Amino acid sequence: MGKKNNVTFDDIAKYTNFSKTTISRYFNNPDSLTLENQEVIAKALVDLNYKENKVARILANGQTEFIGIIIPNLFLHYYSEMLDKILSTYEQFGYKFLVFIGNEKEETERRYIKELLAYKIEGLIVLSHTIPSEELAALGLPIVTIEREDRWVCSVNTDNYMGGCQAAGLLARHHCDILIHINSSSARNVPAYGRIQGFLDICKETKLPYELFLKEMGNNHESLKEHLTDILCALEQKYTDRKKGIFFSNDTHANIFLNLLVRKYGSLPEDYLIIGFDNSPVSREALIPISTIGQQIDKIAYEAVSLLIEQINGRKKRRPVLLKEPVHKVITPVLLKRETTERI
Amino acid sequence: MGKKNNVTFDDIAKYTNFSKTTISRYFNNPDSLTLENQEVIAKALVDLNYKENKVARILANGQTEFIGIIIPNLFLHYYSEMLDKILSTYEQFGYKFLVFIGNEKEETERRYIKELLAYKIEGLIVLSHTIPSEELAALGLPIVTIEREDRWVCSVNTDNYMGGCQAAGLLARHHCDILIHINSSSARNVPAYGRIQGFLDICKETKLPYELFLKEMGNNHESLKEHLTDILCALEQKYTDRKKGIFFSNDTHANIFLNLLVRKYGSLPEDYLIIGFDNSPVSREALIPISTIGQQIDKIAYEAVSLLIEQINGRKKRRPVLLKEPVHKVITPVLLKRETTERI
DNA sequence: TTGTACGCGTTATCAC
DNA sequence: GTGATAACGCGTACAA
Repeated sequence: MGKKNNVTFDDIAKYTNFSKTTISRYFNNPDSLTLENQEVIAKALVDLNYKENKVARILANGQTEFIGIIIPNLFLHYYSEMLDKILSTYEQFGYKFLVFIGNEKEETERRYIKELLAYKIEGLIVLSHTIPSEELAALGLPIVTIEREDRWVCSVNTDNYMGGCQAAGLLARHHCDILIHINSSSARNVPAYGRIQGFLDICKETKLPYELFLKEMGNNHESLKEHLTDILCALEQKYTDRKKGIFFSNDTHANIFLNLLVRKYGSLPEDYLIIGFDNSPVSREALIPISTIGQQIDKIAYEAVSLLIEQINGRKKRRPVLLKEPVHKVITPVLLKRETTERI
Repeated sequence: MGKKNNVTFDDIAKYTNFSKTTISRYFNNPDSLTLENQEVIAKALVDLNYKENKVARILANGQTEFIGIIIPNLFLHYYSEMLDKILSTYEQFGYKFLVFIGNEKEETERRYIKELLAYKIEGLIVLSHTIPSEELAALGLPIVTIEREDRWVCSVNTDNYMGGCQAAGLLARHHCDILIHINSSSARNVPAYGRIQGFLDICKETKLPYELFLKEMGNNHESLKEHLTDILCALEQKYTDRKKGIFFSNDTHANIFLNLLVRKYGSLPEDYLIIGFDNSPVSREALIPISTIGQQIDKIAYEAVSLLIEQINGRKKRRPVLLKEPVHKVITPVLLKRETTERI
């Protein structure tokens, strides 16, 4: 769009002796032209080397086909795989994505949202945790969140409760003497909290003793290793010779813990069973492949975009359809049994 | 942009008894107004709850501030971290990013580029390998590639040659008897080929015997494991009791190989030294932390965006500045010594 | 089936 | 320092 070196509908119109309107119709409603004339225009497009300009179209009809995304980071595999799957829905839906890395900074994310609104996004997908859903809802545009507090907006989440049940259930079926869950002290209103509840309910149902380790362990490898070393020490003392089934809130933690054990004992001791969460690459690539609860990230991504587009389409009708109540979709997790629970 | 529920410059103009032009100036050249009037307008913006519309601005001045990105996937950590760092440059440059996952499908990627052009991106960053740089150059817009064939376009790459030297050099300094490099059979015109050359040159310089394993090993864990098992067998037979220094083309391969060794011997045998490439999380989280050559992804991303914006700005001048020759920037890799080469 | 005329919300060019 | 007016390129009633 530098100067005026662009071929426009006007140019094509003059070239073909049609009007601008007819050219426009060629793109948006070709059937309303005769086949003959369609070919004439098609040829003109080639002759003049026309390149479409969606910016002008947006200004005229208000449809950007933009969806905004606020994601905390792409460092964690969970997020990058989710973004991968979300972006890939372009093939089915045609919506383009404007992506911002939030880094969990509230004010920064507000700025990003403002920028997204300036570009007239038609909907917003939020994966970061900072901005309350009430504030998001007040933006007055279609919104879907993924795995975060979602009281006032539509969302797609893994069935974390079921995940917790699956993990604890597997450990229980293997006749562990004590079930342990290691997690961060997550707030009760985020979906991930369900993992803890599922774990607890199974423990109570099976009447097995259990212990929770809930604390913030930081995000870097060093800090994680330290905290997990402490926990290992505690477990060794407290539950000597008892069969310990440990459910970690993610595979990275499970892997670090596994490595601590292997470095101490040369292998995974018989009295330890380990299961992680996420089915991230590390769970497969670990020295001993780690059992895990897999989130169906492709499904989550697809459902999130679908749900968003439903809302977008609802508003486009003559009599706009607004949801009275936010819709919350839930995706079933998948139990993956690997060596850390199924010894050979 | 649904109907006409948007406050526009016209509304503000009427409200403040200024003209549209003055309102526009308030945003683009505030100093040309009296402080007093600036405040009047500022207040009006709040009163009317004005929200800016960058789509209209784009149509008027042609500056989208969009940069397109074609990236093969976000499954490999290298790509997701790179995308993270690229997107994060928004804070410094203000450019927004439209991201497409190419999946290395040539025709698909051409479609994506067409779509990006329709949205009037000002520049394009390409990480995928399918479309020849000659074709990219012919698009006639600023382009920067990262770690791919870049004969006809600007690029930013890691100094792969130096990386190969560093890796082989480290193994040589540890008095390995035989240096081995395991890589895919990459084309000679991609930057990664430099790793092989660097490795070879050091081998020749130090007059150490060496062997190259260059073959396609696939991308899934199973297939990789199979191929690496074969290679391990071959090495065990051929170089029994000799100190083997092995340089892998990435950390994932190094980690799988390491795990094969540990599962066979219970630990990493004395006669094996291992070094990977990329400094990806797995290199730190491996059972035995893996020495590796780290790419400075943040620098690469920053330089790529900078280089792109330089080109963009060059074209905006009255007398547009076009590069006669593509600029190729090179970023130094960093040698990270860990346990797989530095035994305790 | 095709054309006319105007609107979308901002910026650019002059003029004052 | 401020204003009137014409772009920017496309969509869409409404008319023919």
